[in-house]
Amino acid sequence: MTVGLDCARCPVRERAACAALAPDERERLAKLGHHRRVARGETVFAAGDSNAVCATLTEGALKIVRYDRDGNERILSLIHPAGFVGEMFSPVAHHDIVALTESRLCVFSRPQYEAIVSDHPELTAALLRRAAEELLETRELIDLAGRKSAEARVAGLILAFARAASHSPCHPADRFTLPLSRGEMASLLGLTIETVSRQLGKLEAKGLIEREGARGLALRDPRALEALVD
Amino acid sequence: MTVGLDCARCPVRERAACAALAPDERERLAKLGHHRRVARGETVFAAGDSNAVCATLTEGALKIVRYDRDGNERILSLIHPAGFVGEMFSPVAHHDIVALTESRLCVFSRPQYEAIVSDHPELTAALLRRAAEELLETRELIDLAGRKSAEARVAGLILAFARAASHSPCHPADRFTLPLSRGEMASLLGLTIETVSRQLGKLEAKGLIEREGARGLALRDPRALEALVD
DNA sequence: CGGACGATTGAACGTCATCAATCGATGTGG
DNA sequence: CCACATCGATTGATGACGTTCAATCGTCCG
Repeated sequence: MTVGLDCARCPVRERAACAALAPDERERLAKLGHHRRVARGETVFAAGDSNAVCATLTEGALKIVRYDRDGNERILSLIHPAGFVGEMFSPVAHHDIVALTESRLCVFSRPQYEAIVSDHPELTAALLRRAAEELLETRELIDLAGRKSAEARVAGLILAFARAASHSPCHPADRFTLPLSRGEMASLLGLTIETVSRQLGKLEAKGLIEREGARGLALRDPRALEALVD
Repeated sequence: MTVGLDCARCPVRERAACAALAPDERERLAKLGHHRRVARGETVFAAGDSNAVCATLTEGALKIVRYDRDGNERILSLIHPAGFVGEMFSPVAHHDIVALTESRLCVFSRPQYEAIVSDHPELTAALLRRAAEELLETRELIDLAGRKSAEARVAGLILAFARAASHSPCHPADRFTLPLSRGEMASLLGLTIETVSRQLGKLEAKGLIEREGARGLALRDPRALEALVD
């Protein structure tokens, strides 16, 4: 399902890379792209594809994944709204990109996008900025997944989600829904589903969190959680 | 120890980001920077620094690290020659950058470097390309450190080093010296020193590798190693 | 209501971390 | 030149922690 672009109503029009463009130039870009809606679980781009497209995520969330030979998926990164996906310097895509929830993207053909980029240094700079942020986040993930105890990993992931859910930059949300299934959390942290489930149970028993169904979560003692992360 | 720059003798003059500049513009940039030599183990930039500099690595190797409250270091990334370090979009540095071996860098003040960047879109594009490569490498690391068995992680790391040591792109070197200590390998893989040591011993007992002193390594059966990685 | 899927819980096992001793290489001082 | 200190690497013994296998529960949809 694809339709034309309407930047005026775009929820990330101020934060995405294209915000760097002047309005008339953004119009020119918009004419080249189209909107695409993807369902939860749908593969947006696949590894091995000729990699002729790139996109900005406007709503929802994506995961960048790799599958080992047994078919187990390993999550390499999460993409949030305003994030940019597509390997601009690689002839074929290295990884699969899958929708975590129902999502919307602005999709562009790569050659056309590159043409605009090379005409507009401010867009290049915006993409560089996005890449730098992405790099920092990915290193955070390495740090998180490298903690020794399962408890520290799960606590850290909960806090990361709480911060992402809160729109105020510093204070974490005290009540939110987990964007990931247990299996996805396990894949992100290098644990098993069972261990994640057990650690959540333990944190709840300690009174640090409260589970509300499978996806809902409330923070009861954020400071104690932080202390667990190290 | 710092001296002026001499791009004509720079070993990475064709691959580093500054290669994107025209010769006369590169001269202008060179006048603003200086060369710095750092010893093994020396901290090049420290987390919390006001982050007023950035640099291109010309020789040697660096690690980007974070320390937990017990003082244990966690390696977040490795930097190879032609790599660029410095967070251009952050007022203070997030991570420490430490020399793995004796290294040489071209150091620039960030405001001056940014001025050149904003004048030269081709330099911005080169930095974007570097960031994209860095991102791919970091995701490789996540994948590697996320494997379930210690054996798969160590085997994967050995192969990664063998590929990096070989200048021919596809075939791994069959004999090289490890750029990391046991402790650094452990930190990279989320294991302990002892486990890394034991896994190396086991791989040697299986006839897949041969150790030559603490740092030397010869691949006896690369294909069997690949099979272990999954 | 029944089926499917994700989440939870339990029990047993195995792997890796931990603690500790030894080895080996390197470098310094007597 | 050798004794000794130092640091990294190796090896061993032990136990904790997370995985694995399996059963059950709960929720969502047909």
